[in-house]
Amino acid sequence: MAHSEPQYWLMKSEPDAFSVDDLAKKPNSPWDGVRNYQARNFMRQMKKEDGVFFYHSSCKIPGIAGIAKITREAYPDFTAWDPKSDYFDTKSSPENPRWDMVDLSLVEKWTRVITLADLKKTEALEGFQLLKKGNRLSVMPVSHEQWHHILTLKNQLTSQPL
DNA sequence: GCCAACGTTGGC
DNA sequence: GCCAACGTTGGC
Repeated sequence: MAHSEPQYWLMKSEPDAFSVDDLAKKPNSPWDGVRNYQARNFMRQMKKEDGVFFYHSSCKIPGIAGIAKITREAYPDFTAWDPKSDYFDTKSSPENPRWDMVDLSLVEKWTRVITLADLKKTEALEGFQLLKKGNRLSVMPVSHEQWHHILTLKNQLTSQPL
């Protein structure tokens, strides 16, 4: 396949640390600090132009705040060998990097956050990894079906008064 | 601030 | 390789 279909993902960020507005201000932001193997492995599968739901977690109204895209594929997360970084990991080094990151740019900030509660109410999203009990994964795949269901939901909710 | 769920660590 | 202890995530 010369041109493979884009894949879709969801990535969580705490808006106090890095919000959708921060991403809007800084195209090609490195997504550093992922220190979970499953999440890292998903990032390694990401391709340029893949779509990403930007999710705000650990905040007042958790939910999807907008869409981003991958602008650079996985490369070593250098914050892992920076002793001054919060994400410093003694087991990672430039010679033997353990953690990867990707770069992202914002595509669109949504005028209304599609909240976790909105998503939970949507029958078509049953089985979505994000909605599973105890799910703490910060990077996860989104199927094409789920992606389009969520876009439809977003269009419905955005055209309605709150 | 609480706590359930989960991942990681380290002793054995 | 098991598993208890511990730390972290993230919704509420």
